[in-house]
Amino acid sequence: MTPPETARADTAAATAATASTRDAILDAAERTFASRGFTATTIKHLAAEAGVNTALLYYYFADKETLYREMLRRLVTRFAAQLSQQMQGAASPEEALRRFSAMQAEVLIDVPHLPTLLVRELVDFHAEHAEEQIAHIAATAFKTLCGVIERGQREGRFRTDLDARFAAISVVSQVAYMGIARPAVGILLGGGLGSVTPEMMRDFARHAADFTLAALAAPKPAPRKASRKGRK
Amino acid sequence: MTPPETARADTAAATAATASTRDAILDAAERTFASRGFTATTIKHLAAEAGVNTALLYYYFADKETLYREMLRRLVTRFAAQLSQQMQGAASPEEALRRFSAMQAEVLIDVPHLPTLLVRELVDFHAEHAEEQIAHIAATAFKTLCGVIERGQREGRFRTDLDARFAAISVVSQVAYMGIARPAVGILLGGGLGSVTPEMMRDFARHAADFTLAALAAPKPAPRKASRKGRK
DNA sequence: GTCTATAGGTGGATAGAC
DNA sequence: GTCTATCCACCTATAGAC
Repeated sequence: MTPPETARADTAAATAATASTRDAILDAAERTFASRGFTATTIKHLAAEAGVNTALLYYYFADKETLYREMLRRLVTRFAAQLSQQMQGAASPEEALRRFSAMQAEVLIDVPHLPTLLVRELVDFHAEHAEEQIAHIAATAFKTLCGVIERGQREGRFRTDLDARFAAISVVSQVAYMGIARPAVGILLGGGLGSVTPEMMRDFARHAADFTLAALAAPKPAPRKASRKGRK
Repeated sequence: MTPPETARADTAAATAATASTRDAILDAAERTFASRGFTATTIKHLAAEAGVNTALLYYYFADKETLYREMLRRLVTRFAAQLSQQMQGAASPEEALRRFSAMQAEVLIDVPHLPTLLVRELVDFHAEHAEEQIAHIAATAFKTLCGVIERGQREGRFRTDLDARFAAISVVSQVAYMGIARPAVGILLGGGLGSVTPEMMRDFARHAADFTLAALAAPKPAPRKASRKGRK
């Protein structure tokens, strides 16, 4: 018999005052759905991880899927907020892009289950549960990112023969891919499954920024010799 | 008891016509595991999709996980073979990289469940079931890709201040991310969940090649004094 | 090789005591 | 608000007929 041990709520991240049972359940759900996936996660797993009784989950949430949705909604909302703010204070488009990649890496390190949950939502539900929040991100952070690139293009610092929105996806993709395919990348780099350290994530994020800025940099005026590739 | 176990009979002949029952089951497993995931896929789903009886699966495979592993093994082996060959005939490093991105897109279009299965393996099993095959890809296709970049660097066509292996990951990541995050990218680009068409995938792959080549291109010699552009 | 039937186990969800 | 006890559907895997 397991003794009461009321809501010990030793949530790993104990963000703030996650005193409430409801939050403890959502925190547990984040970790458990991330590591096991929606179907493989049972109500009993969630209850055990949250330190509460299984029946209690049904007091706070209608059913398993509702609980999942609320967890995801909370997560993506938090993420979107964090994304938007960081690019603001940058002096130049270059600086803004560097900040963006660096921040991507920090988020991946701080909330390692974030990419897992988002990827699971993509494959399990085709992002249907997150459509609204992704649309919000598109309207804020992604739009800002595109704006940064377009500004660089208008100011003559970035080349104009790349589509700004596709370029923005190229920017996002690099560190995001590293976060998703981390075990595979570890093998590709010769270190094995678990070899990608946080420090390596940061290194790669710096590389990604270098790569991006090299790609976007306006070609030197070039001494009129003309380039064979059609420009402009 | 363990049946025949003629595991290698399908290497070359798995093209189209599902000759044997065993192959039909593996084909069904590819589709079903991709769309539902490992846990949510039941033996009955697999049997129904393959058009056979549930008990028959246990005649050909020891259990559900063995079936899954064999399906994944077959898939990744096929994929690795396809990857390796395509870069060979390229005249220049630039051409090789263009071919690589284009081929990534074609694979994603031809085998749409491939990224899904690989991503599921990543999140569900941390790529443990695919370690061997990924190591093989690392030793062949990825090594070739790195070699192409290094060759361009040695020949003075590519800049040398980018790490070749990180650059190779930047190359891979762009189209791969598009394949994984397809619904989300659709939303980001303003079209909605299902808006990314095969044609758009090809467009993006061309963009990714442009982006990559712009990033890698050696900066113009520049009148020696050069601007030591401010890098923190 | 392929099927029917079923054993044995687990999961989501509810009723109701406290 | 939190727990005990439980129902029923469904799932994996096996036994054994044909």
